[in-house]
Amino acid sequence: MDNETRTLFFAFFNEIGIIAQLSRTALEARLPKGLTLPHFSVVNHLIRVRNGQTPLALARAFQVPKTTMTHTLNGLVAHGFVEIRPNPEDGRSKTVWLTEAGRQFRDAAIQSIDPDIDVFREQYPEDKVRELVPALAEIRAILDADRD
Amino acid sequence: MDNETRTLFFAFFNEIGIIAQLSRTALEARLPKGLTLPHFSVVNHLIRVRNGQTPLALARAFQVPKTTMTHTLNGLVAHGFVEIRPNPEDGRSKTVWLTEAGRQFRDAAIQSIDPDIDVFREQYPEDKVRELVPALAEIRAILDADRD
DNA sequence: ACTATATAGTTCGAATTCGTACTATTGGAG
DNA sequence: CTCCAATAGTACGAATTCGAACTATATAGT
Repeated sequence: MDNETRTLFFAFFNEIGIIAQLSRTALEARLPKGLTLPHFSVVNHLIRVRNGQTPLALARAFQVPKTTMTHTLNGLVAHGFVEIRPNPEDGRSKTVWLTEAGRQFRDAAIQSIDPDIDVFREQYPEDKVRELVPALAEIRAILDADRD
Repeated sequence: MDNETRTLFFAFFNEIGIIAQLSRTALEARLPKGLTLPHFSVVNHLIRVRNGQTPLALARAFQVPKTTMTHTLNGLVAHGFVEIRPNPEDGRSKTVWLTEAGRQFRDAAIQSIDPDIDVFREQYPEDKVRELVPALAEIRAILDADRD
């Protein structure tokens, strides 16, 4: 492979990795102590996508092993942000439901993150972000499909 | 804040996070067992940027706590990929030097990753990646500068 | 209906990450 | 020169991540 090409792709994924790390750290700095990005992400997902999903569906949505999702859900249950109920359609399975405290946690988190987004928006135009998203989504879809 | 704006930025950083996770997993699948992205990144950095850096300089380059870098370097030393020597300019400090085995590890890793890049390149044009890198680099620089 | 296989979730142990506290060394103020 | 604050690195412990093995339930083949 052309070395310039290799360098290009390394640079691309390297920038992606650094942005992911910086944005994750910035978000977690706003969350109550002991709560992490996965905690927020799951609660946010239950609101945005669908409440009452199974743990396995959540694990797939976030592309983490199901053992990791078990651990994350345990933390959310300990904080009273979700309830785990049996799955009436499958005795092996469970369902995950937001509590009122979970909704409040999510709303408060978003409120506390908004200022950071504003700061970023002042330095980088929203429209350029809007242009980037479809390309990133396409790349994400390709990598996701190649995963097998 | 406008909810559409908030959703846009969440989507952007969400795509970034997923791509980072997928690409990291894909790379680590090619590395010898027990070696991770940080191991490869440090060795690669010593070759691309400069050999003989201090652990603290490496920790800053990758934006991880110095304890994390200590752990990563211990792993590299255990594999014989780097040597740690005293820093002649500062008795508190050390320097990190690649070994021949470290160079071979890096070369082999790049060789083994090339096919994955090729597969991706067949599905997503290299030129579009080339266009994305400057925007991502700018965003990374902004987030990095805001970190204080 | 019976058996074999597949699936959902948990338990356990190992590796990574990182904050706190500590040691050793440096460098500047008096 | 003597202190003392700052810095480089490590030790330790807690939390996260994840693979392997396990239990319980569901489903397909006969």
